[in-house]
Amino acid sequence: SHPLPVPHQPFCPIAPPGQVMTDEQFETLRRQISVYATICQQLVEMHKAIMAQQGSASGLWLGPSIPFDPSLHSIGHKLTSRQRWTPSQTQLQILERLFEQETGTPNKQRIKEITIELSQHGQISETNVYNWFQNRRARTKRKQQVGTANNGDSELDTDADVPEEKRNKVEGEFTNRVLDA
Amino acid sequence: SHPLPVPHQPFCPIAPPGQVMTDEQFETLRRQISVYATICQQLVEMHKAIMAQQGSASGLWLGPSIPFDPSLHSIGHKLTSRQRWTPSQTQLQILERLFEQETGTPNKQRIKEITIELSQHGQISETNVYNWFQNRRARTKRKQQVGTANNGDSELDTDADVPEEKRNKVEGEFTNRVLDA
DNA sequence: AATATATGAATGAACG
DNA sequence: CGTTCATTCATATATT
Repeated sequence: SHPLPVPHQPFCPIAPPGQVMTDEQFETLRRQISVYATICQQLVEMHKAIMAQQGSASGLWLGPSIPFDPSLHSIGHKLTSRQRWTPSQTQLQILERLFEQETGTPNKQRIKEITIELSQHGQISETNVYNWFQNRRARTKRKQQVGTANNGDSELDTDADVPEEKRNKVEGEFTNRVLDA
Repeated sequence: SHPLPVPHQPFCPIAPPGQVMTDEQFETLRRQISVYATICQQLVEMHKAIMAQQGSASGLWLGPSIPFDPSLHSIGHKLTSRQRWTPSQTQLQILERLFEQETGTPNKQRIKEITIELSQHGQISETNVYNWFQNRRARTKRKQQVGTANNGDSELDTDADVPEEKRNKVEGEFTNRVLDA
């Protein structure tokens, strides 16, 4: 991925002055900025590398010949990060309890109910609840797998694991399944 | 030696998600984004210049662009992982565009065509295309459902939705590391 | 600070 | 098609 193609694409759905932005618009904006931040970082790194290897070769290019507005320093990547939901102690307890009781992932309606109940103990959304159950289940399962079949192979990934014999069906399904003509 | 002071300071007066921005905050935001745009441009220009002058000097460092083409994304890195398809930036753009145009899920023939076109921008199969449309549609739909039957509690969507612009994350593995430097 | 881990969220693929 | 699973990404937190 060529880092240089600066996305000078037009801004996203941004609300006209005088109006409010939706959360979605805000999120889009945030990501847009994030992209710029990333590109800048990459370019800077690249530049450093070049300068380093170029070293004392040429006395040119010392320092930035491009004037930078001091105001730049006020930008940050705080904006590029969004805080994620964190269950409160109480919520977590309830969730854990439900996880044992419920059989499988709660359906939509159940999620709604749970969300309502949990919302009395802190900020929460249906999505949060849904994700929590999904993750909880997936990770429980994975841990069990790992417990039985162990390979002396540990990468850097924290929770990634190699399923190895799982992916048996790949192509072909598609054709048979839907597009068969 | 450190030519570009990329700011990493906390961001400013931005309204917390769920709240509205004032015109002033909006202005500030826009100004800051514009700054990023400028920085990117300058960096790109600087990089080009360096490459140009260095290119004639030493035969090394050819290519101002470290092989980072979007289409090649996710292929050569960890050979052991990366089992599932991931659309390249280009592919994603095309898909999004098609999603708006096409009415409903493309039929078999259409899928074939699309696949062929997209294959020029990276590894892809008909199954991938099919799945993508299915998911895209399903998630869009669900989002709308939730959006209407919602009593303003918080944004909720069960299986996640994607504001499309979302995939704006710049491709490249060192992105994350760099961002933290 | 740098690295490791826990975990919320995103998303390709599969299932009924 | 609507749901659910499996995997990966990204960030908050913990540890050294």
